[in-house]
Amino acid sequence: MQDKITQVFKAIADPTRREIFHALVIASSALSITQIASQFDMSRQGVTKHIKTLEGAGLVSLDTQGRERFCNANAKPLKEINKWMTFYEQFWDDSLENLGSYLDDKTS
Amino acid sequence: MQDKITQVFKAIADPTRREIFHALVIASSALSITQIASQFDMSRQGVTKHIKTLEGAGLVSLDTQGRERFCNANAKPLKEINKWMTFYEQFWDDSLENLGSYLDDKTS
DNA sequence: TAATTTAGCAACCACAAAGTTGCATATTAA
DNA sequence: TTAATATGCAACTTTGTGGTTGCTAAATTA
Repeated sequence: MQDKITQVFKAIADPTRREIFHALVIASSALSITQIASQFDMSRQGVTKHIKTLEGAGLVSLDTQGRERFCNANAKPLKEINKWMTFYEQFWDDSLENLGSYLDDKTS
Repeated sequence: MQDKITQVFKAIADPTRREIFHALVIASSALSITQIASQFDMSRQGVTKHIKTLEGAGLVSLDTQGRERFCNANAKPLKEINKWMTFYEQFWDDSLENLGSYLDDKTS
């Protein structure tokens, strides 16, 4: 479908998914779909859909045990976003820095 | 509508908007809507919509001069995303670190 | 074996989003 | 003043998204 970083961006762009992801990260052990759904005001299938999106982005891994599927958070894909942002860090303290460095280059 | 960080996340979650944003960041001066549109295989109105989304997220500021509207990139809102991610940095080198630190707490 | 629990799949709904075209309007240039 | 340029606004289409309900199937418990 779309490229990897876009999948990660879209996955965390939804507030509900950020909440689910956060719940999984701070959980002391893997949570089943039903366990997650019980923490949110949403149907189990709604949670399943979000989990699928998170899984597609690599932010959640599934582990089937019997009839249950346990979800684990995996923060690694966030590294890609961090990497994407490093380029823009140089600009975020001064919105005119791009022009500034451009002029610097011309005068040096 | 939605909270600020969600707006920023959604704004940069779209590949086309990331491209537009990047073009504005590296531009040596502000670009008009038409100038931006000429760089993309998209109608001017399509670009206008994206610019509005970026503006809503604070990633672009507009400066009207005569009949033209010049766009400037502003990377500052990305700081919020960076801040959001700092919490998860501790987990992204080992997906089991959450469990690990949990166990550490219990045994110390 | 029968009942319960966990979950997937499919269909559906409402709305948002990405993009288009057409038209009106204001500014600038000829 | 007429023509050209830059833009906004509105309407529309298509596709994606967040969420639901209903049903089926597999695994567990009684």
